[in-house]
Amino acid sequence: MKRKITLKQIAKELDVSISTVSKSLRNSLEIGEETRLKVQAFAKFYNYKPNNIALSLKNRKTKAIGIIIPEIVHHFFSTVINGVEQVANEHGYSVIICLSDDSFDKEVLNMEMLANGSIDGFIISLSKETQFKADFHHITEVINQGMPVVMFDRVTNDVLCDKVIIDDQAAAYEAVQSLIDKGRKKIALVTTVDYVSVGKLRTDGYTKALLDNGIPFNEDLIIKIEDVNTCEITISKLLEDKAIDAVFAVNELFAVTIIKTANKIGLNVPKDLAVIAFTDGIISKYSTPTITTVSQSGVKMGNKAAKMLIDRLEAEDEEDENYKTEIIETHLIERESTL
Amino acid sequence: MKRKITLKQIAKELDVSISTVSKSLRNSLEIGEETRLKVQAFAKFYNYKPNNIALSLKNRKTKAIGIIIPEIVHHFFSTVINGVEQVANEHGYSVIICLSDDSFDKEVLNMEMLANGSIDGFIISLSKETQFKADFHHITEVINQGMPVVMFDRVTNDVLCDKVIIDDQAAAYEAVQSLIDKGRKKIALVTTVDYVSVGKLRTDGYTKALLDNGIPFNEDLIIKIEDVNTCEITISKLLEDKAIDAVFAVNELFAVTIIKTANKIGLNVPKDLAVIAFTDGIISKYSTPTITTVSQSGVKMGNKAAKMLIDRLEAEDEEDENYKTEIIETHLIERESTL
DNA sequence: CTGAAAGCGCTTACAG
DNA sequence: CTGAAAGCGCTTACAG
Repeated sequence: MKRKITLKQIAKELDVSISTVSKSLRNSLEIGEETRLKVQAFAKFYNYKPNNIALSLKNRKTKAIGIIIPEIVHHFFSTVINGVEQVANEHGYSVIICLSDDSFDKEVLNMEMLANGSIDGFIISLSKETQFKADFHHITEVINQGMPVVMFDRVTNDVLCDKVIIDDQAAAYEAVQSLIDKGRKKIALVTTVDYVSVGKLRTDGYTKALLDNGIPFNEDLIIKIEDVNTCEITISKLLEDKAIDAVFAVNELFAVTIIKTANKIGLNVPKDLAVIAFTDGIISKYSTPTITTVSQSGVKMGNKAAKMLIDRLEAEDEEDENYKTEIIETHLIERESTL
Repeated sequence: MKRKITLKQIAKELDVSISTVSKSLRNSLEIGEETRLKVQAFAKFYNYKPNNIALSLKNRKTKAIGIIIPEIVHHFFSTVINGVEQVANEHGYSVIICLSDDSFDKEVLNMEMLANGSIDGFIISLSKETQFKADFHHITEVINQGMPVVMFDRVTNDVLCDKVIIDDQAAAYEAVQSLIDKGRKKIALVTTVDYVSVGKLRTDGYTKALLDNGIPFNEDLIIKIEDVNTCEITISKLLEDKAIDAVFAVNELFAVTIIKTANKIGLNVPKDLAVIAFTDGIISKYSTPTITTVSQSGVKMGNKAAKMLIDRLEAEDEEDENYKTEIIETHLIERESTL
């Protein structure tokens, strides 16, 4: 086993100074051609690669970006990571991923760890608990230390920084409008608990679409689900008692559960009940029937977030407080559940 | 904006030496109590946190482990990451995730990048292309430099290192046996192209189960799929021409595609056709009918892999070449597709 | 053209 | 009890 070779060893081996080796390898014209080539050949032979850690310390930047997400076993977040990776790699950045598991404490811990020099900037989507507590001191602190942060999807107005989101309200509006256009009259909403930022916005879009079309808003048609695994009764009650003809679900897990429940009580989707879901993922594509969804491109979000972060990292004047919020386009993917 | 504070600044501020500050913060009894407490109070007030990069350089270890996977938008790999994260965090390690996108070049690039000092050890699942080329020099090189590597799931016998796998062959055998036990006679296999290591092993298990039960092995009942999106014709041909009554699919994407195709040509699953799949994921749970699967716990694999890596990293005698291969238990999750 | 020195932020063996 | 020095692996302004 041969440990990785260092400049020092090369210098010793070749009987020159460390500076000379360093400069030679960076192809500095300061060094005579003969020496330069000799050093380069030697380094190549021994497969010399500069130590990232030493470079980071020296340059005071790591060329790494940290991304903190609530949950990796979520198609949407995985695609965002893919998007971040793409542009990060293009720009020579590596990506460090940490998971908050939707826990405030883990989110804080991970941020603190990464903030201590490991990365140059953050991309983050807030954990549920953080949104619930509305405590963002760990984020503002990092920003105050001069480390740029880009938030995506689950963001908050309480922190000033770059953000990338979709227009949740407009997208929800469009989805509900499409149901109305298909002649559906009694449209239920199945959503998350209130403190999840995107849930609230989607509810607003739903409400607005109804009102704009002169459909009475009915509180009873809105169901807030805490845990997908224990919601079947609630859902079957909604389906049986309210005589609805369409459901707008804020995610595909809710949607598929609704479809399965509907089937059980003898309702046909889409004939008796149209179902539309937010967030296009793997389930919608492979469910039977396949589910019409609002597609929010995680890849595009990731691309954009990474781009914004890197732009800021590489900006000349560091102190530009001109924060932007980018909106990613969504579109409706029509499938069998709303035929 | 106040940049992160350093030992140097604290020393200057308090008019003591850097050594004194460092020792005080590490609570060394070498330092007088008064000074120690003063320094600690000051550091706490300014929220001092040591710089990870500097520590890494000094200690020549990073307390970070790198994980390289082919694809993150795969439920299985996501769960492995979760498993790795869990035990890594418990032991104070952070996790750096890189994606190979099933490309050899990206895998090599990512390994080289991480190997240059960014991490203490690797957890890796080989990319398809790497398995196809059977070129593992980048891995052996890293190992030769003294950096421990743990391979999981998609492994190779050509590299000596710790590994964690499931017994693909035995699990496949069990799955096929369960079909036979249910009275199925003509069982097809839908698998991947040959160079994917797990695909081959699962095929072996399939074959063995047939032979052990006196069922003739028929080459024509094995289909190798390169791309899920263009395989419908191949599958419907298999279903129509071969009069099979069961299919063993090596992953759930294949399984759900088979079910959908079967439905189209008027076959009922499970009545006319039983379907069983390898790799329990989100699709199997939400498909209609739900799919019976061989569950390979990604979380357990990740736990185990991380444990093995960390054990090696923290072992006293560095040069223990006693590599182990751990086998993770699988079990059958019976669902509707084989009722 | 080459090299000694300082420094990135830390720790620790050694002197005083 | 405190601090100067050396060192982790690198780069670069400066001297010669």
